[in-house]
Amino acid sequence: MLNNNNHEHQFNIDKFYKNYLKGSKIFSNRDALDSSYIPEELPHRDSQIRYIAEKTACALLGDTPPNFLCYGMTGTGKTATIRYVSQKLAQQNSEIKPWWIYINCNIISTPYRILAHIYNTISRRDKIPPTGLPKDIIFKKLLGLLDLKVGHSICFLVLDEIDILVDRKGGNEILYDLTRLNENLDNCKTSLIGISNKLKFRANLDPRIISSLGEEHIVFPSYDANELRDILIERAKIAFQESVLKEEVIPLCAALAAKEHGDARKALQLLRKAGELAERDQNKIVSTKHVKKAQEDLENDHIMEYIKGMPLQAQLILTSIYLISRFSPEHIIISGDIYDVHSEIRGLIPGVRQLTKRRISDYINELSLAGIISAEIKSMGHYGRTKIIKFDIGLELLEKVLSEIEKINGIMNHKPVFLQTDKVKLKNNIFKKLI
DNA sequence: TATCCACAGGAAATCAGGGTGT
DNA sequence: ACACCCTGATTTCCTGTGGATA
Repeated sequence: MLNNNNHEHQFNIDKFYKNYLKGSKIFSNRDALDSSYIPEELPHRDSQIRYIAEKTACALLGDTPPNFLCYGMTGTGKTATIRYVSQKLAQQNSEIKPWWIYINCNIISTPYRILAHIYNTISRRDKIPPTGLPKDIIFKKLLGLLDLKVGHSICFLVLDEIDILVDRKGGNEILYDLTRLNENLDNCKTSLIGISNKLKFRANLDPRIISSLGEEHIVFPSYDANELRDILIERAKIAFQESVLKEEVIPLCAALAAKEHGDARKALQLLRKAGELAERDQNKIVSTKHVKKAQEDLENDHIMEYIKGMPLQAQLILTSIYLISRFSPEHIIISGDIYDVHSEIRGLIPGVRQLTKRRISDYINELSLAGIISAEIKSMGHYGRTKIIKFDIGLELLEKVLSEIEKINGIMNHKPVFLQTDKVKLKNNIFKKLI
């Protein structure tokens, strides 16, 4: 992110490009810090690599590998390990070259799209359109294609973030269909590999699926600080120029990420961001100062990105909450008021429709789940039950993001009429005593 | 102690918008 | 043109509920 400091001299674009073309003094290959990068070695994942290799090896001989699940928190190397093993498997000198189809259920999130994605990755020519066809037709087409194209080989279907799929409607059905693919195939065989962040997601799983998918599983434990350090050292060798990292930089990144359940992705992001900050400041060395700054920035970046990516209605709910916290007599934020303020301000923006209380309740939950606000249900006796809402992020940050959203910028200072009614003032006074 | 408010939140239905093949 | 498909957002309908008040 660029800083928009007005006091700075004018941006010298020629100089910028000149410098840019000289190449980075910090990085040599910053992609190595990307979480999608697959390194030569995966430190501290031996037993997992071995497990997966053992499960999948029979594909080389044309046998059907068992379905299995991988559990572990974010950034424990689940995806990387699978990619790593699949890469190695492909390099083996075997008649049979298995297919690997990778599906992130968070992005390819509906039954239709999963089937279509599988079909389209295999088929070079006729693609299935992004929408329009009945599912069972696609399913039949897919069966035909698998037998034809994959032939007597094996097709691995890797379902990343499978827990999200299960929670959605239709998720169980599509999983069940996928587990039953083999029964309808003559030549080729398929194998499912599920990846989940939640250990107990099997609770929502259809029992029929558990029997074929959930019996075998492997857990990816979180990394501790030492392990993270090893990972970072390996990557840093590739990513950075010689001796640009101060000695304490990597241990600090590792320690910070270890605090967050040992998230390797986070550790890599920290290191990368620290490098970028050093680069931007024209420093030749990355120091702990940059790491600390990186941590702040990273957090804020995530929140900003998240809020900017929310649907407009969700942004308006957030704005409503902001306006209440700013203008309500006692600064008490409750769900009922959010509804009324939202009704008021949505009228200020063309094309935004009125929402029900039910819907707004859902949005409040989403914001709370995202860690932007926290909401506590409280009973006020005769004044009913409501949620008391507080912000979990800094107000400055919030103001900054909201004002950067074009449609919302204009209403940032709108003092809601609703909040000035006697009814609200009275209620606020009573609530103040109750809390 | 019964009452009753102002919501919470589950389930199912509906709507609109993107498509299809015939 | 027509009948039908899938999806995501939202509405409708609904039952549940903690605790201050009468």
